[in-house]
Parts: sequence; structure tokens; C-alpha cells
Amino acid sequence: MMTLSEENYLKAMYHLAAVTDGGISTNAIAERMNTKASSVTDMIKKLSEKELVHYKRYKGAALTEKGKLVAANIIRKHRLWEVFLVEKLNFTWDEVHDVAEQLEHIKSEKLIDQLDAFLGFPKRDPHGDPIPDKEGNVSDHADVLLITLNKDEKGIIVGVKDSSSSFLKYLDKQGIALGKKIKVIDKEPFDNSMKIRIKKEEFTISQQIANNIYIKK
Amino acid sequence: MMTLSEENYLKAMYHLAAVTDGGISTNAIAERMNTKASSVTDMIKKLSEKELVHYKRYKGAALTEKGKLVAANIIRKHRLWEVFLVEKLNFTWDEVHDVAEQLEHIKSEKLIDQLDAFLGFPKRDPHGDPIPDKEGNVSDHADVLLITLNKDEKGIIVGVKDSSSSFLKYLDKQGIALGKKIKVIDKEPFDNSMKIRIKKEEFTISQQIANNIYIKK
DNA sequence: ATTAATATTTAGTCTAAGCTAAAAAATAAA
DNA sequence: TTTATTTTTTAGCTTAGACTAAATATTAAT
Repeated sequence: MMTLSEENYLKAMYHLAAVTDGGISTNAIAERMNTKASSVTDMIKKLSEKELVHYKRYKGAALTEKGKLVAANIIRKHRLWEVFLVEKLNFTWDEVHDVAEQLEHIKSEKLIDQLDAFLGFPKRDPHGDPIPDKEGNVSDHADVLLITLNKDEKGIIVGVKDSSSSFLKYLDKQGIALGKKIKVIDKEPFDNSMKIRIKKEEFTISQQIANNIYIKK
Repeated sequence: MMTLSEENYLKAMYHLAAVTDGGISTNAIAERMNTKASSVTDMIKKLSEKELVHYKRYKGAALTEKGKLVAANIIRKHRLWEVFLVEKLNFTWDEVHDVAEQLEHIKSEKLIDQLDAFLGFPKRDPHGDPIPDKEGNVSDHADVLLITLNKDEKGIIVGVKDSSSSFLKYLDKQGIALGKKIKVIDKEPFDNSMKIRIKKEEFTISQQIANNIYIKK
């Protein structure tokens, strides 16, 4: 059986692996988890014993297939719970993270299977992130960041990259939500800001914003 | 903030207090929690520091008002989750305990408020146990055990005292469920078994069984 | 009222998971 | 290719929570 802490390390490594090539550095993990490199080394050794990560000292770590599967399942649970919180318990998309962070560690196969069914086998969480299946397969974003669209291109908002509370609240305020149609009216090369249209309303967003919104063309 | 272990001790003490007069003994807690008396002593000291229990060495422990409130809220969460599992996720009443045991420790006021509302503010869990309100008030069983009914008396099944999986499965098999009308056809003084009728069907149950079913007359 | 039995507490270990500070390896700079 | 810098690891401490064995209270029995 897996401890809370072990699960959190696996999850962190899974996320880091997606944006890293080669081994995942001790420091990167430490930073993501707000812990110290020495603690990371300890844990990685432990996970390595359990064959959840590959590890050679000084060479960084990588998840084994087994480790990936475990991590994907934690993320699966996290995202299913997020859907539950938003769809059934009236949470807003900026409120769900902390609670899901706790719920993801509940151990019960039946629970998660039934939850999945109860929610109608959702494919994405409230931020547009794909929900892995039980085997750990993820139908990942073939989507594109808003910032990459050119003048006059159109698309549908399908996800966010940053899901911090402040960013999500900003989006709510602007009426930017998943599923909405969006059109790029103009791009400003100087600061990479762009003027967009959603539902007849036009307004300008900064590069920061456009860089954190996924679009399906 | 309360640790997992602290919460479990408070809960155990709350349940023990209900069936004990005077202080709760170290041994009783140890037995209920499958731990050792020495560990209990340690924890009680810690809880005493936090003013969650009253404690004088060698004299047993008792929950403070604050302690009772915390414990009742954990039980509240446990029972609400049980309702959720049975009503929404198709768990049977003998399957819910272990999962609820985990879910009861999730920390989010909003979560539990919304869950309560989502379930329609249930008053009892699937075993007929009352769900405490947020202030820790419990509308406890003014109900009576089946064993106390006399020949020809009637009532409605409203709860179970033992909620072990094996007992619940037995009840399912016999068609004994909450809400059913029951009539005592006969009592055998020799072994305290009784013949009962539920929905036109008559059968005999042992003292053991009759002693673990709550009836509203 | 002693003694015997039982319950409780203390003292000292153990493990998981964190930390700091120092040592060692890898990488970058001169 | 040395030297300097950065990263990683090791060694040793800390805390929570559990344990065992020994010591001390309390309760029961004679």
C-alpha cells in the first residue's frame, strides 16, 4: 500500500515528466513540492525500492511503467472528483483543487468506478484537462494555445493551462469559459496582446492570458 | 489543525462515552482502536493539551465540549458519506463503512454543507443511525430493541446496532430492511428467540439478531 | 490491612518523513 | 584543464505516532 506522501511524489513526477526531457531532477521535484532536495532523494530511494521509479544517483529519476500507472490513477481520481464537485455540489472551477487534492487519496476501486459512472464517464475535468482511464491512458490535448492563433482565426475554448484560482476568477469575470466560441480580431505584435471576440463582445487580453488557454480549432 | 490519528481517537472516545458512565478507560480506547494502552496515554495527553479531552492520570478521560463537537462533526461526515455511497453510488449498506472511514477525514466545510444539501438533508445513515447536525446535536434513538417487544406487538424497523458486514448481509438475505413493518408472532423464553412476521412471511430469529435491531413502535 | 491482580503510566525504541549542514559529484567558467 | 558553481547526496537531528518492557497506581481478594 502506498502512503499519502509517496502518492504525492509520484503525481508530482508524472506532471514534471510531461514538461521535461530526460530524467527529472531532484531540485525540480523539491521545488514543485515545496520541500527540500534532501527529502526528495530519500523518497526517490524508497520509491525506487518499490520499483515505482528508475533511479541512478546524480542522474535524476523517471517513473517506471508501474509508477506511471499509479500516478495516472491518482490524477484520474483527482479529476473525477473535480467534476463531481462542480457538477453536483456547485463548486466553482477555482474552488475545487484543494478538496480534490484530498479526495484523490481515497482508496476504493468501487468508489471511483461508480463515481465515474455517476458522472456519466466524463472525458475532461472542469479545467478542460483530460481524465486518464483506468489503464492510465490519456487522450491528451491535440489542442493549441490561444496565443498561437492568428488574426481572424476561430476556435472553441477547451482548456486552461494555468488553473490557479486567480486566473480562473479572471476568466469568469471576462466571461471566458470552456465551450465558448472565440475569434481573434487582432493581434498586437508589440506586446503580443490580442483582441478577441466572444459572443459578440470584443475585448483585449494580454499575452499571459492567451498563453494559458487551450483552443480547439 | 487536527491529524488523522487525533480525529480517530476523538471519534472512538465519542462512541465509547455513549456506552460508558464515568471516565473512559485507557484500555477501552486501546481495545477499540486496536492499539496499545501506552499509545493511548500518549495521545490523550496530546489531546488534553489541546483542550479536547479532560484528563487526570489514572482517572480515565472524557471529551470536553470542544472535543465532543469535533467528534460529532466527524461522525456527521462519516454518515453523510455513507448516505451518498448508498443512494448515489449503489453501494450496499454493508460496503460503506471502510470507505466512509476514509472520507470522514476530508476537510472542507463547503464540501460537507453541499453534500448534505445534495442528499436532501438526510436525518439517518443507511444503518438508521442519526446524523448529527453542525452543532453536534444528535436526535438520538428514542427507539427500542426488537428483543424488548412482546408477543403480538408491532413496529417499524428503524436501525441496527451492529453494523458489521456479516450481520447486514444476513438481514438482506432474510428481507429485513429499514422501514419494514414487523410483528412479533411468538417469543420462546428458553433461548429468547422470536418468531416474527415481515410482509406476510413468518420466520424465527435468534436473540442475537433481535438484540441488534432497533424498532419504532 | 496486606497481598494479589489489573490498569495505567513512564522510559526508551522504532519508522516515516521531514529538516540542516557538510561532503561529493557534475556542470560551467576561466 | 583547472577552478568555481551548482546540484545531489549523505549524515545526523526532529517530530508524530506506535511499540515493548518496566515501574507505579488502583482495585479486588484474602
